Amino acid sequence: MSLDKEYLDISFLHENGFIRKKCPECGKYFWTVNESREICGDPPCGSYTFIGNPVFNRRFSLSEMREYYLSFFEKRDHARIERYPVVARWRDDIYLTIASIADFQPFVTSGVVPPPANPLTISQPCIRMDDLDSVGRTGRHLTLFEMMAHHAFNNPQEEVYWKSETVEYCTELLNKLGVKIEDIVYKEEPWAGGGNAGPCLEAIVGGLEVATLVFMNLEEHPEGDIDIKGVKYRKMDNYIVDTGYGLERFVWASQGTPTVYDAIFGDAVSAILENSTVPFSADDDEVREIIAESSKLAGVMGELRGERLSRLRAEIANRFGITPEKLESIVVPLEKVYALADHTRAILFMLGDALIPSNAGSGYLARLMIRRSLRMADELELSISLFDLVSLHRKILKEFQFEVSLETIQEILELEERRFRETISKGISLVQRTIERKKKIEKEDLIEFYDSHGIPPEMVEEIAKSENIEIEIPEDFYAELAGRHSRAEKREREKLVLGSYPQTEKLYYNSKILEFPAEVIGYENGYLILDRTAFYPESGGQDNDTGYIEFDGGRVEVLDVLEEDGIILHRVNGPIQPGTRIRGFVDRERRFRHMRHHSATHLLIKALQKKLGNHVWQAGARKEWDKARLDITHYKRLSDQEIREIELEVNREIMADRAVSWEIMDRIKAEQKYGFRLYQGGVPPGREIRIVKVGDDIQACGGTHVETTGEIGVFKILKVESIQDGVLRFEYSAGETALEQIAREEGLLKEASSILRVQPEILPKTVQRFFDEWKEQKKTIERLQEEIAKMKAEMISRDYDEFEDMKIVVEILNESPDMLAKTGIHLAKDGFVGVLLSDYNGVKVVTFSGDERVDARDLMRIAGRLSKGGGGGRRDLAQGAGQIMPDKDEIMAEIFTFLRERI
RNA sequence: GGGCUCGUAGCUCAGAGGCAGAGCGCCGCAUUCGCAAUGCGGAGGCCCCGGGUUCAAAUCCCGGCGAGUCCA
Repeated sequence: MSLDKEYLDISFLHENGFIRKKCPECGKYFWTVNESREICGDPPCGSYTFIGNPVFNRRFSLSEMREYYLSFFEKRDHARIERYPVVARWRDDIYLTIASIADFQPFVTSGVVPPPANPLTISQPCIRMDDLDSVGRTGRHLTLFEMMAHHAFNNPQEEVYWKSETVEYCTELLNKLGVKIEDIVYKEEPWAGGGNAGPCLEAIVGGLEVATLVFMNLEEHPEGDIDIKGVKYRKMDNYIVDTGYGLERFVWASQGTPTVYDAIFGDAVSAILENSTVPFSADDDEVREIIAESSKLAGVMGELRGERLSRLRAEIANRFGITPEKLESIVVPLEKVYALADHTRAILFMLGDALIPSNAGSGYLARLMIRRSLRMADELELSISLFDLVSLHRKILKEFQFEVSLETIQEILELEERRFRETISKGISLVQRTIERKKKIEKEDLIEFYDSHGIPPEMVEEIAKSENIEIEIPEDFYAELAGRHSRAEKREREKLVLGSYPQTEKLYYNSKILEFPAEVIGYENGYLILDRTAFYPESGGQDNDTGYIEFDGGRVEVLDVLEEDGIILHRVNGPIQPGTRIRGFVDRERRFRHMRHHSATHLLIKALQKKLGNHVWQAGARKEWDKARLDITHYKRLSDQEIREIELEVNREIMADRAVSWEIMDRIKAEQKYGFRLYQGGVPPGREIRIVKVGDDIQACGGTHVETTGEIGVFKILKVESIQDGVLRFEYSAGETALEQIAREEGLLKEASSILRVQPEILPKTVQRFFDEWKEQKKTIERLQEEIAKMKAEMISRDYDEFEDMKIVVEILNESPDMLAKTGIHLAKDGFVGVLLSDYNGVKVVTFSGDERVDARDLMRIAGRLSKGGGGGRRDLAQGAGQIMPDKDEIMAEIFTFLRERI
């Protein structure tokens, strides 16, 4: 089955004179009212005609266009929705918001959660980093763009509108903007992404694809009957209008500038040009023409890399009658100017929406953008800072709201720049050292420089050139690199129980219920399932409850509790028949410790946000028996002083004995009221969510909590560490555990000071003194040993045997192997040859030779044979050990035999 | 989330099983009116921590801590 017939029932097209044609170039179908149109007009089957010749009836700025679009749909009964952050915290499958529909996946699209409004319209800033290379180069690629959209969520019970209305809206919008109906082409192009798929029409005007109208009605399924690009899909109950109108492209089309960049952030482009060493202006007529031509041609060519790029360059140079070198001298710097303007805009959104740069996770994407920008700024010899550009974008986009202040963004950027400079200068010296040592750079080196030290091959090439070393960057460099990063498959968790059971009634949110009656409804695999339970399952970082269950005079221990699809599983140490009435007893002490830790965690995150700023987000948490931990996003380490202040702030909230409350709220209402800050601990599924208020903190949370903050008792931070760049881990305890922890540390201090027999107060001073003395004495011992070794050597050297002119000694000393070696060295220096032995934790042997004709290792072989042992070393000194102590004279005899044979 | 690299003198780093090393910096002496430069001499090391292998580990293996980097 294919999607073909899905395009045939769009009544708007039929009623308005659109006819279906097959493009002879690409073989795809498209709809037009213009009977004489032959090809679809979508590049490469056509090229941009709007450059220098705008397709709309007036010029629009970004904010004018956005407002025009949103109010257009508002007037047509769509509710306007605020944008979502560009950091997709509500999803664990993607880091960044890549489309407007991403805001509503997976729960709205799957029907679990109703949409915030239906139908709705939104302009959603999106970041896509897959085409980084093309940004600045093609005239149309952007890392950050706004996807304007209108969405309608239909299901079997309720249809809002579907294909025909969607195409009608699009046509009407374009028409009102001055596009004649005969200039619109709707091209059929099946769409698939993120586990869903459906038919799709692309709206093409003047060769530019300005909108994508997706009719999402399929879901990925192994037994699906529809095949799109090799993946099987089947129909789903919900069907969703998922449109995407490129705001920037609309603005571009309205202005007809050479590139989209000139249209949307011309000020940033000028600012970069004015403050760099690029020797020409983008307003220069010849430059404008070249760029415009380049954009048009790039529009037809798709992705621009390697061979394709050189072909494009050659073609343009040819058209303007200039050399490719001359062309490159214009185009290459301008590409960087455009890319830098784009990147700094994306950085504003990333940092503004609280993405903290890091060496791992989503933060790496921010670091990547910042480093690319810094590199380009260097190449352009930019005299203003990245932050200057970011704040310029902030002015252009003044209608936006960001969580993180410009001051914080500036601090982060300055920190990142410092780190970057450090990496680069370390990298340069590493490359130089390698060249000095090896006199060449191999492919392996290039890969290691980049992969492990962050030095791009181009930079290595430059350094090598200045050292007069020629290197070549292999064609397959990035392929080789990719090969090193093998991908790990995500493994699906195995199901613990197979039967199907109703959702367990959860009694644990009322912390007074620690004893409860219930009925057994299943027992599988050591797991007990009840109709209701007060046992809290491991979830949200809170450890599970334990306790026991009584029935008919019998009793089983509850060892573990977990939740699977709303069913609570109790791992118990004995079976109980389904149908049995039981009574559950939750371990009170354990539960209360968890509750204190959990409520304290909420106070801590609030205190951190107050103290450090709004960029602080929870990045993970765990609440256990004797301690809890919280990971947060923050861009630098904290001082001891700051940590104490935060600890105090939490304790003040505890002493204020504030109320803790919770309510079940409609998720959309809760989001509107409190914003995404609710989801510190992740986004729970479901139409309704549980909102917990602890003091000033408000979060969506499924954990168990104390009733007033005073019950937490006391709060103590035990440790703060950095688990990766941009993420700090706090370890802390609350209530009696906090006291236990404090007592434990006190115990360590007492123990340590009692060993040294001093008061704990002077422990640091005393330890310092002991350490200094220990070092001093170590040195003294070494010096003395050296002297003793010298004396021993002198003593031994008085009594030697002679082989020809060679002085030979064999001696048994009662010394450590170290001393033997030191003595041996002295004897060798004085020209002696021989063997030293010692009975020191077994038989130790040292052989030495101060004579060129004898190798100490040969002597070791002799000694080894006689002592049933072995060893080795250098020509002048060898060390070893054996099991039996040989006779002195025997060794001497063997040495003589050896020498007679050899010399 | 996965991969890779690195922790040795105050700093930058070499050493890759067998005596703990270099350059810069520091201290002293010589030279100088003084500085710089130069020469000579010297101090400075829990070779990140904990286990293991070995006659022998800075070096090899395992675990931890810390730093860096690439990919998704």
